[in-house]
Amino acid sequence: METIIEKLTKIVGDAFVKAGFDESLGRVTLSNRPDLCEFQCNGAMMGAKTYHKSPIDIANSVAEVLKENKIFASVEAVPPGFINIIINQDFVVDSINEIIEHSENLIKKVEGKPKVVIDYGGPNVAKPLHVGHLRSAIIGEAVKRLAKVLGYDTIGDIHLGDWGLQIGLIITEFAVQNPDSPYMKEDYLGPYEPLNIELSYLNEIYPLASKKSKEDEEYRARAKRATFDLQNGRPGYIAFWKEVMRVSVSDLKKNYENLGVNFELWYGESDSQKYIPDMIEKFVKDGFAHEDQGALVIDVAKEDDKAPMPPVIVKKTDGSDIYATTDLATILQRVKDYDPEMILYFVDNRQGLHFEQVFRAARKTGIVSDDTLLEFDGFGTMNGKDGKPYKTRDGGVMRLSDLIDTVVSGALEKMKESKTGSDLSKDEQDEIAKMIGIAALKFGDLINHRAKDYIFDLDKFLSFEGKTGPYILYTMVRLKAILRKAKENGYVSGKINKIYSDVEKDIMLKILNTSDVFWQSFNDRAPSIVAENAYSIASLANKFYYETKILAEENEEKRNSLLHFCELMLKVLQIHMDILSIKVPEVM
RNA sequence: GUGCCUGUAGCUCAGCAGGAUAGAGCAACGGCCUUCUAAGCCGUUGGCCGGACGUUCGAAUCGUCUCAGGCACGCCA
Repeated sequence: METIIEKLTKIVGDAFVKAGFDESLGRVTLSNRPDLCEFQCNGAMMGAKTYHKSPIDIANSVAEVLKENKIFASVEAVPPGFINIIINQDFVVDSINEIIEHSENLIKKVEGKPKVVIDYGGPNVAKPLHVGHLRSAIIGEAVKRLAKVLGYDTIGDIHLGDWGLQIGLIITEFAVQNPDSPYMKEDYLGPYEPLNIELSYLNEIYPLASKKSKEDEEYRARAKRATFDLQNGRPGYIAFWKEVMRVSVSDLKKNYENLGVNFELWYGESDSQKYIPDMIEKFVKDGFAHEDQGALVIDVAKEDDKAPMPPVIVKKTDGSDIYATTDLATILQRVKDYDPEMILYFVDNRQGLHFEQVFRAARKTGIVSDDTLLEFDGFGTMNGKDGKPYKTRDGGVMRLSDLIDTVVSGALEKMKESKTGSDLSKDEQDEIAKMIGIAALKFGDLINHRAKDYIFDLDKFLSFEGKTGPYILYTMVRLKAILRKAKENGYVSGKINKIYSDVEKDIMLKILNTSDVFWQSFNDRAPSIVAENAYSIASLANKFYYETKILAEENEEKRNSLLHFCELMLKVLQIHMDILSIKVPEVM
């Protein structure tokens, strides 16, 4: 199966060959001047130097060859050497119908279902999700779904922060507050009575412990010691940690589910623990790791490094593991379990150096072969209007659940204003408001390019107009309404038999270009490209909706063709929304 | 200090495997609801693409320098 761009590139490439030039010059792109043509090829200008001919001469000779092919309605060489192409409408309609009949041909798939592990989310247990967690979760989820659509076997791993100093801090504070708890007794080996801790309690003691450790040297040493003991299997701590995990994970699951984010694996740093001792031993035995200032490190600097590259610490001076250790062991585990073609990390940009170090260490020590791509896909920070990392008015970080509540109640208000869904039950209205609010939130985030910082503007998320999630939902809801009424009237959608308007043609060309857009989006690991494409299709669909009478169309053949076209647009938009993991209501 | 990222319309951002007249959304102004949902559609206003030099037939896009902002730089994750 070939996309339309590929088909045209091949035809134009052949024409270049026939005219006596290199095939590679025949690259065709969508036109950047839709007023002049649909597709363009700039190869003549690129070839001018190698062939010592003027670009327009080359373009002319290629255009002459192309004119013989009847799939083109017009081929024109224009100065300085553009080849402007308009294709035959029948060819567009045929291509569209082929996609309808063989929907698997809409998107070009990768061969062989290669495995991709996607590491995203990365929340710490015992800490509530805040707005900063939004990006990793929904960008990672979108790239994962995109990869799946493109034919990859995808595995999403949340990679919980559940094994570091933060747990030691919680243990320490708990011990301070509950000195007599059997969980905290060193010589007590169990059994343990269930500990009914509340999430709110955990959310309370963590910041407290964190604060204390910064102010109190001794407290910090105690927390480090607790971390070490946990990592070395002290029974009471392990039992306590399991309780913390149970409470924390069930809350995280609920939160992520709300956002439409689903992980295949709920592994954490702790799950790599079983690989760590052997891994470290091997590092030492093979001479990769050595002691430095009391810590065990691996040198990863290279001669051609522009910047100083510090070594990776795999054992701290106190003997406990650090995130580099668990990250390395996690790579080991993933290679062992899945042997993936690539492992992608959707993590805050600020961790770039850390991952560069870890990747180098993984390669150097042979944990991962050159066949597996390790890639750090950093995302930008969510800033407030002042350009600084987003904070609430009182200086704290806004909780994700609060943000969701705000956006959803905004959507509900908007629904009341526009009197939509007033005939529905309260529950149904709430359900729709939730979809709209979350769509606004997710789309508003996803439309921003992954790697860039962006300004978090609550008002923008609440506007629901223009380039927003609700705009796209609204477009789809209107299309659904037409199709629903058509069904009520007993109309059936027929074959798309011709193009009735310019908008239709523009939309069809866009639909035929979907595969290329998706691939570009995946190759850049940038869901914003999918979001942008969804918007531009929706925008055209709204124009079409405004200009075209469908249900009132008296010519049955035309009406049925238009109906089928509505189904197609809806379907293509739905694919986009599925990738972005945004739910679409029936009415709004 | 060194390295990385970012400077495009009043605001928020696309465009950056070089291409023809730099695009959206918001805001402002003006039109369009007896006809499939006006969360919509159409139009107007708005730009020395941070600056300089260079490569090129051609630069927002590539290179060098420079200014401004952000981030990172061994025992937190």
